[in-house]
Amino acid sequence: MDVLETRELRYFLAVAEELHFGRAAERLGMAQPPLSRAIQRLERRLGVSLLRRNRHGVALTGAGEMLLHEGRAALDAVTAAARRTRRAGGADDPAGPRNRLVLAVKAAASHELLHKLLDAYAATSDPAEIEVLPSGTCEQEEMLRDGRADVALMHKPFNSLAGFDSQELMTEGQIAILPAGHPLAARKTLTMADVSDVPDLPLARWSRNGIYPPGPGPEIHDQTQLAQLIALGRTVAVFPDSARAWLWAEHTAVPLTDAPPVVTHIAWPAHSRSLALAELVRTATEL
Amino acid sequence: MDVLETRELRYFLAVAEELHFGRAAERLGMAQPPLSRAIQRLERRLGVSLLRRNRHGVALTGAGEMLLHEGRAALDAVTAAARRTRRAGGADDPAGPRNRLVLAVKAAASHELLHKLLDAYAATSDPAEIEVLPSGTCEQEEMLRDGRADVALMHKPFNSLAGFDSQELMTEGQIAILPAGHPLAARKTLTMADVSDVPDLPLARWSRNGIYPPGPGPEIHDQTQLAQLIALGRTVAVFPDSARAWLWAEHTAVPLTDAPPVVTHIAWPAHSRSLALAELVRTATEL
DNA sequence: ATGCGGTGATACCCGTCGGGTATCACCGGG
DNA sequence: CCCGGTGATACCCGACGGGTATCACCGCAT
Repeated sequence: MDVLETRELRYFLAVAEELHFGRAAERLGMAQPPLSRAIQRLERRLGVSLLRRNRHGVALTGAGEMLLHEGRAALDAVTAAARRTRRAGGADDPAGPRNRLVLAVKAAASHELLHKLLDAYAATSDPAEIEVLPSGTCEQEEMLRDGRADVALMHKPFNSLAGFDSQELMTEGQIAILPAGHPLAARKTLTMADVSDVPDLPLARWSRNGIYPPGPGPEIHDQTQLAQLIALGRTVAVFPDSARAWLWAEHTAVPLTDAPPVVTHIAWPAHSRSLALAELVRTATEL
Repeated sequence: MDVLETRELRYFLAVAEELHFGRAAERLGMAQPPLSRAIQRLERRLGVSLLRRNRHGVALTGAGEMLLHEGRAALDAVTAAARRTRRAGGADDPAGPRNRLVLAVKAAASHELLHKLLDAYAATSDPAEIEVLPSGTCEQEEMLRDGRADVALMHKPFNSLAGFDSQELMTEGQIAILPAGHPLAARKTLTMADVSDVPDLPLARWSRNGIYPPGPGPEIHDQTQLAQLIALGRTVAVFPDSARAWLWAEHTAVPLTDAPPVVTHIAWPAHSRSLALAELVRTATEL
């Protein structure tokens, strides 16, 4: 029934993403003909056509679209299984399952919360070793899904918690971070409209998986770089309250009245069954 | 990095479940030696030992335990991808993605709700074809996970919603279903203690994936059979309110004051992106 | 002690299939 | 009309998945 090998999945995903057999084959480190045959065989075995071969490139059929989405999730699950198994390999002595947990956190947020969490957890009895894995913007979901991480601190509404179990940890408002000298910095509060409408201070744009949203503001991929640009009076940024921790003297933080509150969750794959993870979550909720 | 083929996963899961190479090989329809080699190769490739070979059978190592759990989920995801792709195959014309949704429902519950839902959905514009898939006790989760179903009606607290997106639809109390002539049937209300303590009416035990919980009551796998045994004065059962719909004349329903309320949800895999599904969910929440 | 049944591992063989190279068939554009 | 670029086909080879026969090991019963 499930005659679908992960190699075939990898091949199909490459083709479906490139929409080009040659480039896909190159990306896979193989020649184009075997790739074509593999896809054909896959289509024959599934009994559906996945690609519509036109002159000039390839298009996905409905079934292909489906396999693209479902296959990505499936392949993530497989690589997660392999990764987690490998990681569990060190603890071979059955006496003490010396667990290690990988915790993914967005680099630019939650210093305090993270600190408190790690300290509190380290103080529990028989804590596992926690490896903190800094992750880019909104990359935590992917890391949980493909097994690079076991648990993550995520921020609603920026992260989607779909498919994960999670516990709410903290809610905070958002602030605008402005150059200290700017007229708006004198205000007690601001609205989103206030900060998105300033011609001389276009909102910074964060990279999300290497792609930047459209807009006039500078492209940012690094918090220090952002801080600098703000200090230079070139841009303004919106951050959760806890960002006050890393403000410079040249920065001014002004609360935003109508920005959506940011809720920090601790999240993990729904099927996890690790004792160490449960203990970490328990610790986190009791902070 | 993810050198882990689904064939190997199937092989390992068979061995890990049987804890016996011979039986596992038989179950897989192959000979034992190639199975042994495949597992060895898998262990070498992952760089961890998965099984501890003792005289008399086999035991799982920590890594093996991990691969058993994660691998099950991964294999489910793969078969789900294959199944959903196959199912999406019929709708090849790009004009109208003639979607079909498979809805898993526990056979013995929610007649009314299901009816209303199907009627309301059929009345929407351009409804997809809905295939209703009766599922055994608590089998819906599995069916969503391995792609046999796209969406399910699930009942908290019997089903776990972990890993799915869901919407609450309805909450109901529970009732005890008793033989009409029994002394307890005259009471206005009952407690769980009342019905679990009656020596002449042991609580029925439902099969859950072919396994029955321990206890003195009769083993039930069919609602008609249960109804008959109650009518004969041999057992008592606890059901959600909506079960009143199928009571016999020889049955009496008595509300339970302290039974946990049953919440019916509509649930679907968190990564689903189907328009038809979204529309069905919208319809359901507006009932 | 010794042979027996039952475990998983090894040795060897074969057919299939995954992959490579060379080439074809098709089509749009200069 | 030919050229560049697409994916498909033809053919070949080596690797590997799978089968049979057998071994090595161990507990147990005689």
